[in-house]
Amino acid sequence: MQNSMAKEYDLAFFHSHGYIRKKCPSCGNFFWTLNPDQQLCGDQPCVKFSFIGNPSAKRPLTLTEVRNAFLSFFEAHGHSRLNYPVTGPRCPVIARWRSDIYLTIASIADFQPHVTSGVVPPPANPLVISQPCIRLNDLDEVGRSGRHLTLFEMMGHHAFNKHTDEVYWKEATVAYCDEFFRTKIGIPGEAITYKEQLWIGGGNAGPCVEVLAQGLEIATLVFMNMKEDPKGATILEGKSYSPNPLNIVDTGYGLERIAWFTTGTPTVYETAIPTVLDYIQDYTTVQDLPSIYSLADHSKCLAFMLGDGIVPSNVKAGYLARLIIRRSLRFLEKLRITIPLREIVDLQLTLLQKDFPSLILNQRQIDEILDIETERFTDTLSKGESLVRRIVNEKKTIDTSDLVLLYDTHGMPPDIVQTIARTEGITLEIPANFDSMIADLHSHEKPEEAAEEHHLDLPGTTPLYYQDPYIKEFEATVLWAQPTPTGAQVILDKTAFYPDGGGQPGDLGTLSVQGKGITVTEVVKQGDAVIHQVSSMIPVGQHVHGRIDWTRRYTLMKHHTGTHVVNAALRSLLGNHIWQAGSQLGLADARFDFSHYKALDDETICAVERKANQYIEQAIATQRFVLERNEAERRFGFRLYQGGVPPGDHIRVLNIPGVDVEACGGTHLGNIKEIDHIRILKVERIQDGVDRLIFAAGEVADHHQQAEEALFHKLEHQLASRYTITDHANIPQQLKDTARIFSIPSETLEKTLQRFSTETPSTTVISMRTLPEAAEHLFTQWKAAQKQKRTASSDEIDQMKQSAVAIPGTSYRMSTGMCTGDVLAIAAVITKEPGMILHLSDGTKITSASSEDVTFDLRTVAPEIGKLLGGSGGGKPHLTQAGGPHRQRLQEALSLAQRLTIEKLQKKEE
RNA sequence: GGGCUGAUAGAUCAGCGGAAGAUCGCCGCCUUCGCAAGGCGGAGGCCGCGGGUUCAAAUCCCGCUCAGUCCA
Repeated sequence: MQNSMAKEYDLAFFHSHGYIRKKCPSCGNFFWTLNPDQQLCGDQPCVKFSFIGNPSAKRPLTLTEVRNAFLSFFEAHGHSRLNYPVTGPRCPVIARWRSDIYLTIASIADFQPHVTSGVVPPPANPLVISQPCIRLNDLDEVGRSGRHLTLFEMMGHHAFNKHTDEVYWKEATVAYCDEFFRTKIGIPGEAITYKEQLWIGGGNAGPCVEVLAQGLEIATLVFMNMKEDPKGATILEGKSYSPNPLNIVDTGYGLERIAWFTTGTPTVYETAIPTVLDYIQDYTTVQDLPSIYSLADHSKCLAFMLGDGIVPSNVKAGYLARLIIRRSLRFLEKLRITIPLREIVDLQLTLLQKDFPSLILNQRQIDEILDIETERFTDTLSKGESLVRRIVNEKKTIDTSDLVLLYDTHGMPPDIVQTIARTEGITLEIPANFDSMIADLHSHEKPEEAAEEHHLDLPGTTPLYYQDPYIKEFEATVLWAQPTPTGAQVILDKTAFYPDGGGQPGDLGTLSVQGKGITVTEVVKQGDAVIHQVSSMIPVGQHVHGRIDWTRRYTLMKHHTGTHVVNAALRSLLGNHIWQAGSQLGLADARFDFSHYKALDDETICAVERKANQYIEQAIATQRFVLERNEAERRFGFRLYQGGVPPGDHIRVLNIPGVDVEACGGTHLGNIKEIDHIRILKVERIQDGVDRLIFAAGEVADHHQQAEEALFHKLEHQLASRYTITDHANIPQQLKDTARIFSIPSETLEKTLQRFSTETPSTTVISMRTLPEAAEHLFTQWKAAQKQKRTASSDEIDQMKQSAVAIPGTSYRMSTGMCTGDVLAIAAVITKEPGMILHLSDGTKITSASSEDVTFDLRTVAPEIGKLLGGSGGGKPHLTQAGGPHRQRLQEALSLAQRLTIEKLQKKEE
């Protein structure tokens, strides 16, 4: 293996520049150096850092200086810088263009998977970039190791070679690197070591050269030329690899590390985040450098995460943002810093403004998010604290399963639990393998297996719905057909039927064969084939005349284009963090899910509706076109990828100039004025960090309005015997408020109002301004009536007392009968007197009760009473209930109760 | 996307098949020159919503809604 790889690193550059190849006696790796006396490879742990306090660079450089030096050096050598809308020369730290990772973890990640796999050409070739990256895998090392950062910039010059050396390959890469470090950073050539390594990661592999200076790895030059392939001939670490279609120069120069190398500060943090370190030091008296370093690091990470639009949540990238926020809050507490986290992140935003101007544009939202998250965490901790105290009070100990429950279910970090327990005088051990215990708890959860696509070799269909979204009828020929239990599946050479996809349901309609209509019940896409599910078989080669259900399709188009308009309205009013999280179009309404950090209030909802309708009034013509991916990203940015990431080199774009632009495969209106108008029907929070907005467009919206008015009048009529409602304005709001009073969804208003109405005795008709006011009044009346029912009338109590008869041979008195009031209340009053036994019925069951001094156990009679009624009975010695379906026998049961009580009592006396 | 919790008085929570409770807060009285503390008394509950099981459900079961939390 080593031998076969050795030639990979045998570069002419090394020989012509006097480098010699050596083997490190410590780790066994080969390396190249100019220094004949060098023994070790120059990497940790074989050597220690020797640049701290003694850097060999010509002078200390700031991050900005290093970045500019790098970018301009490679630009001067024919590399293009990139430029995207909003973020400029970099990609966002949230990987919007990828579905396999949440965060941008390397500069090459910007070009995966489409460019690296060869499907899409690179945006420029060769190119140079300094990409802010976030890595959370070594979170525990951050602040402690002195060199780990959660957010760092990976600078890279990349070349994508279809054939070796098409652009450039190893020789030029190492030569560029060498020249850059010597001339721009000022590192003497003798101080630089090139170590031979094999690089494996993310399904790719290739030879690699690590660039080391004074013990620090300052760059990694990867020559990615293999990809994982079960049939591949090269075996690396137990996996097979075959040649990659592209030979990719993937270099990674650690910006912060290089700057650190030039300054020689004790840790990378003094170089990467000096101002924030000083700021934090000013606010704390606690000497805890790891916490100070971590907080400074995390605040920068948050500036990027939130500045690039991540919304904290319990899922996906949002969860990672919350993780960093919560860690930061804990460091604040540890350092006893009382200023809010917001202020430290704000400082970062200001410091980053010059190099990353897009971040601070979202400051208002970032501040609000941080305040909300801080409050939320405080709540979680105080809830958790009382939980811990309760466990301690009950069990006098906290075991490992409690710790797991507290953390996994209630979010209480074990060390906080430990601290609280200590104040209660309890010491506890946190198991060393706590994290893996949590991991085990979740390990058996398997993600849903992706439905395997059985690739039948189906003929492709030419879609007619893109050229002309308004096409309603067409002529076509059947290319493929297959019978199914309910009819058949057919594929045509071309079709106007839109297949189900992207949240837009497929079209319905008919395919006519010689004047005979065959119903199309479902349309789906598989590969390039559009499959029509039809009601009966059509032979291959048959000519058909297709006609789509235009009313249905037009409604869906209004809802689809409307979705884009609503998205734009939300973003313009709430901020750039608004991002589509899903959508589903229907005929009655459309759902739009989007990221946001709090629930929308009524005022905001109205404003969004107004804004959307203002757009529609502007009657903007839409532009539909297909663009090369790079071109689309360059012109419109990553904002395009709202509904997920489309595959392929070319993407379909819907542009509503000045309003919204998205990659979208649906069918859209030619002008947004056709939406007519939009009505927001409902807003709900579907999960933490994601809100759902349900709206309707055009006539459909009118139908909703009519339905609401009808419901309102129905309710009004329902209440007509008690209330006259005078104000008929703003019916939707009135319905919403009324539903809120009873804390029910508005669909059940009719039923609920009916119930409260019948349960409340009617009085005279009262004039009320609005429906909610009437409902409020009804609710109050109902509560009063309920209370009335629960209190016993003194008449009935007296009557029961009067009718009590002494039981011969005992000191007890017994009373039996039917009551109209609440039997339990009556019994409670009477049994306050000594020696009372009661059998009462409210018309549904029999309740028996006795005074405290009565030694007779009522449970000896209850079951038999119940049996008579076809049921059973039981309870406590002094209170039992018995009942059953035979209500007509209640009187009989009362007599039985009376007789049994006397019998058993007398038997007992004997 | 998956797992685990929770929803009871204004707040924090207990009760977990047999008359809805505690603590704090609120109101009134006693005490005081006044306030606080203390004592006494009182108001305040669709026990989240909808079904089911049972003689009987806040309590058990199934949906739903809302909230919290962990993991990828």
